[in-house]
Amino acid sequence: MRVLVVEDDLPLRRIISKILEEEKYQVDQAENGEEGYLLATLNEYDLITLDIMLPIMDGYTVMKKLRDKGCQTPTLFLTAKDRIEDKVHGLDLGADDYIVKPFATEEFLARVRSLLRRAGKIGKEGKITYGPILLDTNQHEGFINGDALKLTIKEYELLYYLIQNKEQILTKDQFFQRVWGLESETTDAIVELYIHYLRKKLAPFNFDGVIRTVRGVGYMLKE
Amino acid sequence: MRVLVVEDDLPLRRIISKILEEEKYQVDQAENGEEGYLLATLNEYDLITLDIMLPIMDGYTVMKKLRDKGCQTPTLFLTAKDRIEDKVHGLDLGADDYIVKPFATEEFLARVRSLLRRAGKIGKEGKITYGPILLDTNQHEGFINGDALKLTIKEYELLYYLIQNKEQILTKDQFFQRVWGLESETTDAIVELYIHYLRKKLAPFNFDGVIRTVRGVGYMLKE
DNA sequence: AGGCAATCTTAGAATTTTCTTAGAAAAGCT
DNA sequence: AGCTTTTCTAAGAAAATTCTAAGATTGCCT
Repeated sequence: MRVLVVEDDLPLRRIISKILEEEKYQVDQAENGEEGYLLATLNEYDLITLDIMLPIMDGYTVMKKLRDKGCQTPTLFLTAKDRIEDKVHGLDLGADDYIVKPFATEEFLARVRSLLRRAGKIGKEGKITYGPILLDTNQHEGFINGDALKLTIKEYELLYYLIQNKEQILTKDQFFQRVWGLESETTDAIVELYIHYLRKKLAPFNFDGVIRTVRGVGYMLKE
Repeated sequence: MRVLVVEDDLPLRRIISKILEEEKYQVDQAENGEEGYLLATLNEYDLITLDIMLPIMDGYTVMKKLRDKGCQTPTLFLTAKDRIEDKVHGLDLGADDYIVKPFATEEFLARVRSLLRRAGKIGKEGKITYGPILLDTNQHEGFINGDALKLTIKEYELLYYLIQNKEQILTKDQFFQRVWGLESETTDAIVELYIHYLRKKLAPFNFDGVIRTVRGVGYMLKE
């Protein structure tokens, strides 16, 4: 699950990112409206948290420009206590929500989850499957017929991405960008290794074959 | 599917190429109008993305010269500002679509797909067929009655090109330029070999006959 | 029919891509 | 701090693809 955090205040941005990362969200950060807008157009996020007071371009403008472009990413606005009154009520509360700074961690996370659920990004039960493979998004764990696969975070995310795009080829680079992110020091050769790890954990159930190699292109989940 | 990206701004050119490559398009890049024009005349592309502001020769001129030569390749114009006169001018010259920078990845890809679809280069669901032969662009695989042909990339692209131009003769040189590209070290004799490989994979289904040799000219898909 | 050129076929060499292994580095936990 | 788990680096093995080369076959022309 990818989140973009647009916030100019460095300590707060770090805290928010940390909170989200601890919840296993993959976080990108922007420190002003323009950067936020750029990142949001270049990448596809599941959620954006957007400060309203921002240098260069304020949160409302970023939002408006994104919506004009057809971007429907659910957005959580952050606003200072003394400024709630103005435009907040004009928001489309179906796709958006707002939270007043300072806020409690749990409230923040609850709103994030709620937005994601409303947008259909996570199911109520938080489970996705492919054949007998089941991923529980709450536990961050995978199962086959009830047996836990004991996946690490990276393995889990790789498998998640595979299931999300079942029966479609994903390139190594796509995996890399999605699971490791652009700032990573590593090369996308790491993907091969993790595909290998995944197959190894699927092998005892005779399911290592579902991850197919498409030579010269990438990998896919099939049959 | 071959795309030519003509764009002088290096980061943007890289981003566009990357986006396209992730979608399994084969991308060539040109950094100015002259280079773009040259590449477009030397190779046969399925699509050109053409920046308007370019060094040496601007996008309009490139476009005009190509159309004058009879080149009908669908072209997507990129323009920095939403200036209506740009749009009108471009469309006058035969541009097929036009997108304003900066743009969202998905919008860009949607336009690319839509152009290719309009030009009949891809079917709606990413599948093209000839008789019982089916190519699935999502899987990069060919099928006959549901049986996979296990094509390599080169074989797939050759067959793809054949189906795209079914019942029309293509010269070895056309295959060579299209599948191997200009930078290739090989000679176009390699085409014979790959036609052979393809026939071999089609033979079990009694379909090796559909690839006909037209002596002294080339090959075609027929009956 | 014979000869010539184009095409087909085969085999294996060269290259590229992917897999596997092992261990080092980093991060997390108690 | 010390132990455990996870992540990453590196390099060689294995596998698949791509290409070279050469001889066989086919069709066309005189």
